[in-house]
Amino acid sequence: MVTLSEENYLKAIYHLGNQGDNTVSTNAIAEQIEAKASSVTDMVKKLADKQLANYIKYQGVSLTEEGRLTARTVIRKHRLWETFLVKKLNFSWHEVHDIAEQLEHIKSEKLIDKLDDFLDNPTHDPHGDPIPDKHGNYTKIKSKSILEIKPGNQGVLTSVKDSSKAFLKYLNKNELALGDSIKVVDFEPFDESFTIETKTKTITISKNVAKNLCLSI
Amino acid sequence: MVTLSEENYLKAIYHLGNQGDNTVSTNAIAEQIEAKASSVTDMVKKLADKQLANYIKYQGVSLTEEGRLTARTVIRKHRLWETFLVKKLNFSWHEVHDIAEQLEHIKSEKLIDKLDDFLDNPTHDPHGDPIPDKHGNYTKIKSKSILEIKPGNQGVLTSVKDSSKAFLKYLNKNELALGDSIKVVDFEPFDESFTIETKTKTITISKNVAKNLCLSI
DNA sequence: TTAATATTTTAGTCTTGACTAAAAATATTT
DNA sequence: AAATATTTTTAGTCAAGACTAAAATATTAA
Repeated sequence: MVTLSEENYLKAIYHLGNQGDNTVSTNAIAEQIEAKASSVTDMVKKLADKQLANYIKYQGVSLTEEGRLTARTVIRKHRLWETFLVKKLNFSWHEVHDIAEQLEHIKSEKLIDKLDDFLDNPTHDPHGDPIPDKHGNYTKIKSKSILEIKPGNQGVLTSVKDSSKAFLKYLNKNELALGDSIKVVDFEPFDESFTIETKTKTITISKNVAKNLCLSI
Repeated sequence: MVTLSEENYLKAIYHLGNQGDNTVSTNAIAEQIEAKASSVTDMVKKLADKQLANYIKYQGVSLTEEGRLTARTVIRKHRLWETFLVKKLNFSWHEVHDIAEQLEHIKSEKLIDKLDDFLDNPTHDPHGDPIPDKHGNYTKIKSKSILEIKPGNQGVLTSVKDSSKAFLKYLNKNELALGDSIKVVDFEPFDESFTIETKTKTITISKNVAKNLCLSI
């Protein structure tokens, strides 16, 4: 049995290791999970004992095949619950993270499969992130950050890299939503800002915002 | 902040004390919660410290006004989630208890109010038990166990006293469901069995089953 | 009303998951 | 290559919530 805390560590290692196959440092995990490095060392040993992680002292951590699958299952649950909260309960997308953070630990495979069906087997959550299927597989929409897109090109806003409340609120305020068609019209080298055009308006965004908006190409 | 474990104790005391106003013994709580009496003593002291329970050594426990409201909130969440699982995810009623037991501890008032609306503010859960509103108020349907009903009378099956998996499966097998119109046609003193008639059939039930079926009157 | 039995509490232990402070290993400078 | 800085681990604590065994109180029976 995997505990709630172990699930959170698996998720952190998965995300930091960019699918869990890269090696991740104790300190990086500590920062992500908001714990002290010494606590991370303890937990990582436990994960290694349970065959969920590969761990060599002073060398960092990566996930085993089993650890990766467990992480994906937690992520699947998180994203399905987020979808439920937004689509069925009418939460706005910046409100759902903390609640999904709790719901993702509910233990029942049947529940999550039924929820999946109830939501019509969505492939992406409200932030545009892919939802793994019950075997842990998913397909990522190919997308590029606006930073990497030359003026004159356009695409559909498919995901955001930053899912913090602050950023999602900023998007709401500026009426930017997933699915919006966006054209990059100008780049200003002086302050590295971009001017983008949607169906309804033209706005200027900072480099930091551009970095976090991904358009399908 | 009330912990998950504290919530479970409050619920147990509430149910055993028949709304938490009666005094409940340490042993009774221990049995209900499947813990040892000594663990119960520890926890009950903590609840008293937090003003959630009244506790006098060797004299038993009852809930304070605040404890009672907290218990009702947990029960509200439990029953709303059960309703969700049955009505929206198509679980059958004997499968939902264990999952609702986990979901009832999710912390978000907004979530539960939105869920309530999503389900069209149900007043009773799939077992016929009343769902408290957000202030902890509810109205119980007046009902009597079949044991207390004289042959010749009839009513609608509104709740069951036993919510165990085994009993709910028995009801499914015998095609008895909440809302069914039932007439008590005969009582056999020899083995204290009852014969009851539904729209579709006539069956004989044991005293033990009769005790757990409640008809509105 | 005392003796026997049952219930409840206390005292001390264990596990989980966190922490601090100090020690050890690795990295980076000079 | 030595000195310094950074990262990581170890060792020892702590709180929550459970447990066992023993002591204290209540209840029942003789």
